[in-house]
Amino acid sequence: MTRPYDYQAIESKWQRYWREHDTFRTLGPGDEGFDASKPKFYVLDMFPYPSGAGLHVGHPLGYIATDIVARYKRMTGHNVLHPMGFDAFGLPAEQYAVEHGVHPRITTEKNIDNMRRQLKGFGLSYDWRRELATIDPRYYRWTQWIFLSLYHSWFDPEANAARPIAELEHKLAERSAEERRAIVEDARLAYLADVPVNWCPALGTVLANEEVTADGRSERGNHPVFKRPLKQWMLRITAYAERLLADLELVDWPEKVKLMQRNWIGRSEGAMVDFGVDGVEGETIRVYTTRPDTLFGATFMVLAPEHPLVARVTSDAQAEAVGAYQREAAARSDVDRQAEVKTKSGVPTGSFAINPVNGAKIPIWIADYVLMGYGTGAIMAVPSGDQRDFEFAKQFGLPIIPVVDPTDDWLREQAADVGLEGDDAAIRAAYYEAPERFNNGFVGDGKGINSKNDEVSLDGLATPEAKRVITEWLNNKGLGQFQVQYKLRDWLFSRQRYWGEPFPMLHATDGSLRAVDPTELPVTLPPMEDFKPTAGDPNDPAADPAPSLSRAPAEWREVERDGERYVRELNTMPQWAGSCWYYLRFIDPDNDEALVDREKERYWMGEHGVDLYVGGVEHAVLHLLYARFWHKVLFDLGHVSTPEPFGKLFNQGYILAAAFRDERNVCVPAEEVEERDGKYFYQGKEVAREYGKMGKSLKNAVNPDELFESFGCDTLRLYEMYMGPIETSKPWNTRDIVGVNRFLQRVWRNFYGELSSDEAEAPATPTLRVSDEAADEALERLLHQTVKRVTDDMERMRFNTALAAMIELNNELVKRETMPRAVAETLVRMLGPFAPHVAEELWQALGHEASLAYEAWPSYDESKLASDTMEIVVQIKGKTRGKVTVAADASEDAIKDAALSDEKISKHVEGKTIRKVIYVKGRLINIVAT
RNA sequence: GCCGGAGUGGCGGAACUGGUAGACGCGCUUGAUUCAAAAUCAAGUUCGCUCCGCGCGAGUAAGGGUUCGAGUCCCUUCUCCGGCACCA
Repeated sequence: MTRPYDYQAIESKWQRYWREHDTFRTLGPGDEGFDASKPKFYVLDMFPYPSGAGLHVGHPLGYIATDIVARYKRMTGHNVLHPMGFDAFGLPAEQYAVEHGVHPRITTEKNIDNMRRQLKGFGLSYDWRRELATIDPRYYRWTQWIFLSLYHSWFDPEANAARPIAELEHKLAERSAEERRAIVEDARLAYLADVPVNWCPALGTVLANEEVTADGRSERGNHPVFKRPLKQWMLRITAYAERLLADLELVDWPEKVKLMQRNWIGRSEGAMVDFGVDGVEGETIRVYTTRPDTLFGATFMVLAPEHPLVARVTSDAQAEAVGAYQREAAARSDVDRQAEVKTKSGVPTGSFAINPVNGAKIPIWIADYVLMGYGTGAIMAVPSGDQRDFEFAKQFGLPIIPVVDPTDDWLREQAADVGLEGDDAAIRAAYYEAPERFNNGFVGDGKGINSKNDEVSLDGLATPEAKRVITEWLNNKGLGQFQVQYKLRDWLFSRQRYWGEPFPMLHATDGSLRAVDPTELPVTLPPMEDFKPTAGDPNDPAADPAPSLSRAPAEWREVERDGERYVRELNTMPQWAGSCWYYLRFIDPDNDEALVDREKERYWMGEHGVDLYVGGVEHAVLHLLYARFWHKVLFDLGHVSTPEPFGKLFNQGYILAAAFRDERNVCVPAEEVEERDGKYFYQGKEVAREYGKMGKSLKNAVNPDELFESFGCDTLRLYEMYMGPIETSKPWNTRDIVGVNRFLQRVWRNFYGELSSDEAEAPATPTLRVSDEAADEALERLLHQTVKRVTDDMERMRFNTALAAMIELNNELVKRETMPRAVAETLVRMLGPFAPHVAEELWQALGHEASLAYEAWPSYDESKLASDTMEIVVQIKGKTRGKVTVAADASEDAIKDAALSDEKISKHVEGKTIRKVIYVKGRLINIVAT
């Protein structure tokens, strides 16, 4: 009797079974029946943002991979924590709600429902009881609680760690109340500051840099965006720069991501140097440089236009020009400034600085190529040693003094570039005499020249040595000191939007701040009919921002505490806030006493935190850096037990798909494009094909629902894993799905036999083609080899090759009348993590009552991998000329003899002398004969 | 510009530490089954030459090197993808 592979019935049956039996409920410390003796494994997906469009086949790639890992780890005796939730605050949800005229809570919850339904369709083994959403007040209560912890902490440089602010207050007990307050407010990890932000009056909100287009307009709506200082909440992530950098050593992450974080943190070593100002007694301008060895070549100084000393040092004659330049610079966005890197602009202030190493009077300029936000906002300009300074000097005719001797190669290259001829000596002389004739400054390392005063000489010293010598000299003279600098800036943490976590902060009428008491959390979002940001005059950069919450009901905005009247903070937190700590909440999602129970946290975070964290590289810097920062603060304050949250990170690749553009370069729906003779047509017109990340913008998304319909979810899971390694991006090709579907069909037929057309109508009690006989030696060997291959691939997360191995085993079984039971059971166990529905069905058919989910992963026997003969490849001088079959224990000499007595081999060796024989054990023998 | 990563059949991709290049799948070709088709099964499928003996030669972006032996290691060049971009 036969039985067809009815994937739809099987899949809904087992999804119901898992739900009804709570198969994937995860027990932890404190739960009844929890087995603490088993090792833990915490495998986590980056939780999704529930968009209105739903899932396409590109989204679940990582989820399928982690599901396979989770299921595999359960079968290898681990307690597995594998949860899922939703990151649901933020601009897209708010914007979607505005467009549809519905409250974001309603649209967001609808989107979550839809996405949960789609995710469940993939048969993912999440413990859905732990589901969380960042918009849930029971969740964001603790997001606010962490914010309060940040606010109530300071970074103690001596301990290199966060400490409760009370400790600092205690330390400062002897200072005056006023002083103490100033120091404390300046030290908090969360603080208010006036910072330049992207202010979009039309949208009534500040925007993140990613939300501003290249021409300085808002991505949504194309409105003007202005740089404007606004009072904003900031988080002092810079205090953690060194630890965020150093602790990258502790984690098993892709090098690429570590590198991106290192670059973002941007550590550099150099020196702070104080320059005097000519004619102004006691005034100094401090600069940061990574090349103190080039100090003798500093021929001018540049201040950022916003530098506080600009007004002080500007001469009357230059006041007008300087003021105009400052206004111009202020009006330009960062993007504008960057777009004009090619040409330098700037104006002299009319005053001069004194170079501390040689007393030279050098002009002070202001120019926007110097950024206020980095270093001290002022630089010493060494045109001979810095490309930007070189270009600026050439443009404004400022002197260039070589202070590092360039190499001959560099000089020749530069000379050729400007058409200068002559021998090396002549070129060098020309460079010394007039470096401005060249196109570039020499920015490399070399021996110092023109660099000495009465006390110190760098001439002849190699760059690293010269840096050391001059820094020491500056230090001794009190003119400067060694300094480490970071590119990382503090984190701008407030938005003028509605759909985010409210800050648990109150403003008193005198301007002072009061934190909401933790027992009063959460501060819930007020219900509001009109939650839209207030639009101002789009072209008026001075329009005041009015956060949505400024229109909240007065009873929400205004509060009284201890007889004092306060107004709530009206900004909300950015979207990143909720995702900074959700991995902790999954451990203990229902806890109303703490963000996470300590014992549970210690068990599930273990030594290395989350054991496997899978998501896209697009979060390489922001989310992962922010989350690490919060985690370190929580670690310092004793709330978590590991220094790093994510022990192992894995980036899945993108699924690409063909996209098509018409002659206007507009994308057309890919599914309506027809192919004819290798050309592509949309509505009769030829369109051009390209490949890109699957999604809305390229109109090339493939909806999984139809594929469930025609192949089933097990097939879809298999296909996504079989396409290639999960970490690489690869093109989707619906045509190829039949391959893995055929595989599942063949597995099925190996159990239930061939389906002939007339029998299809009459599926009585099916019989299995499973025998109780032992496998023959060859099959036994193949089985053990397959288990080894698949097991190794599971550990490496190479699911494509794991499947290939199973396909090979199954193809061998196709040739046989019946399957030995041991082989059938092993195959089903291995298939379980990949195609769980069909595997459960077959497992049941084999007579098992319990779910396959917690069955043991098959093991292999090392001694059964090899046969008693082996095939040795014979090479002559590295070229394969044949192979010989010998006993598995044959000696090298025996193999050599066997090879040489082979007819084909002896023909090649005839008349030659054997110089050397290389034997690679069990693989090949290479005979070198000439 | 700087810093990463990658280039293997018609296509997706195998080849863990240098050891038979192209596993597995798609597609394609031929055959079996069928009235026919689908499905299934079997055989074949890197390219060239071929006295058709899978015999010879070439071949992993291009060129060079190390080695008995290189897709894998080293140097040069090209192409593509990603990140950063006046960070002093």
